[in-house]
Amino acid sequence: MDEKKEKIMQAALQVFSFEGYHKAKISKIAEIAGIGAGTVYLYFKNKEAILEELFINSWSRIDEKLVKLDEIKNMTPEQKIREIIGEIIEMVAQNSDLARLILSEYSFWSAGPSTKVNDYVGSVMERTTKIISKGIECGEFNKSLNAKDATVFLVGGIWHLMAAKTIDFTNVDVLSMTKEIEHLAVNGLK
Amino acid sequence: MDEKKEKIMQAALQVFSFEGYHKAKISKIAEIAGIGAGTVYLYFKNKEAILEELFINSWSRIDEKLVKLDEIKNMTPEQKIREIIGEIIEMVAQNSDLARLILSEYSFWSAGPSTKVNDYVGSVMERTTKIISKGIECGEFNKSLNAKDATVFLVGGIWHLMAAKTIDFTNVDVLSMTKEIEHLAVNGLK
DNA sequence: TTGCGTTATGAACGGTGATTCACTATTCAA
DNA sequence: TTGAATAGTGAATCACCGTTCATAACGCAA
Repeated sequence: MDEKKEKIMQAALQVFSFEGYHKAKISKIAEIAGIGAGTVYLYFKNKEAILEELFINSWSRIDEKLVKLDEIKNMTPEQKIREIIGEIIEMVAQNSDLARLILSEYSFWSAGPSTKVNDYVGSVMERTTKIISKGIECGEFNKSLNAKDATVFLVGGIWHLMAAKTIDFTNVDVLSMTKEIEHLAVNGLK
Repeated sequence: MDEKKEKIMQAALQVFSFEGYHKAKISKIAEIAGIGAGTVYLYFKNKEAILEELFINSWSRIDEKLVKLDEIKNMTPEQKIREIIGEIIEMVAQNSDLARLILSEYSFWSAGPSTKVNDYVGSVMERTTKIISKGIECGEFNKSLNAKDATVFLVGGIWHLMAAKTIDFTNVDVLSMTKEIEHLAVNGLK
C-alpha cells in the first residue's frame, strides 16, 4: 500500500519536527502511524531514508515552481522573486511542520549525507541565483550585489521567519506576511 | 584548573563543528584536549552542558555588544543596525568553527532544552527589535514593517549567509561581505 | 475450506558511546 | 617525608534505540 507509506511519512514529519531527527524514535513514529515498528522497514531502508524523502518532497516542489518560472518570458526578475516568495510561504503555511524540520535539520542539507537532497537544494539555489543575476544585469537590482550571496541571504531570511512563525503558534495572516517579506527582500535587492 | 576547562571547550568546539554534535564522541574531545575521557566529567555535567556553555559564550558576546549600543544616544537606528551586522560578521570571521556549530545545531536554540541559551537568544532578538522599532517610529525605516518579523528575517539571512560562507571554505573578503549584507539588510528595511 | 504469497508484527538482538567508578597520580601542608 | 585531599584515568558498565527476524495474520484463487 502506498497509503501506508504516506502515513509513515506523515507521522515521521510530525515526530521529527517536534523532537528533532536525532531524538525521534522509530517506535513513536510507528505508533502514531498506527503500525508496528518493523513495518516501517518494509517501506523505508532506514530512518535516514524517511528524512531524505521528506526533504526531497519539499525541495522538489519549489524546484518545479522555479522551472515553470524560467519558462515564462514576459516577467521581470522582480516579479519572479515575488512569485517564489509567495510559493515558499504558501508551502510553509500549508505545512508548518515541514518548515520547522527543514530548518532544524539544516545540517543535513548543507553537509548532508544525501546527494539527492543536495542536488535539489543546489538546483533551487542556482535557479534563484540566475533570476537575481538577470535582475542585476538589466538594472532592476543593485549592480554592486553578488547574486549568489543575495540568494543565500534571501532564502535564509525567509526560512527563519517562517520557522519562527511556526514555532510560536501565533495565527499568521499569510497574505500580509507575504507582502512584508516581499518588501524586505525586494528592497534589499534594489 | 580553569585552564583545563578551557581546553575541553576548545576541543569540543573543534569536534562538534567538524562532526556535528550528535556524531561527536566524548572520547575524541578528551583525546584532543589531551586528557582522559573521565576527566571531562569533572568539568561538565554531561555532553550537552559543553554545548550549552559554548552557545552561551557566543550569544552573550553579541548581547553585550547590543547593550553597549543601547547606551549610545547619538546614533541613528540605521547606524546601529550596521554596527550589529559588523559585529556578527567579525565574530564569524574570527571563529568560523563556532558559526558552523551554531548553525548546524540550530535546533538547540529554536526548540532547545536549555533555558539559559534561549534567554540569551531572546535577549538578542528583543534588543534588535527595539532598535528597528525606533527606526520605524522616527521614519527612517518603512512604516508598514513589523519590527519583530524584520528582526527574524535579518538575523536569519545573515546567519545563513555566514554559514554558507564558512561551509565552503571560500576565502571571504570580510569587508566587502559586510558592505553587501548591510546593503541587503538596510535597504530591505527602508 | 485450504494453502500459498504477501504483509504486518513486536520481542529480542547488537552496536554504540555516554557515563561511572575503582583505582592511580599528584599536590602540598604539616 | 608523609599521608590525606584533590585531580585524573580509562576500562567496564549500562541505557538506549535502530534494525532484524521468527512468527502471525491476512487476502485470495483454486
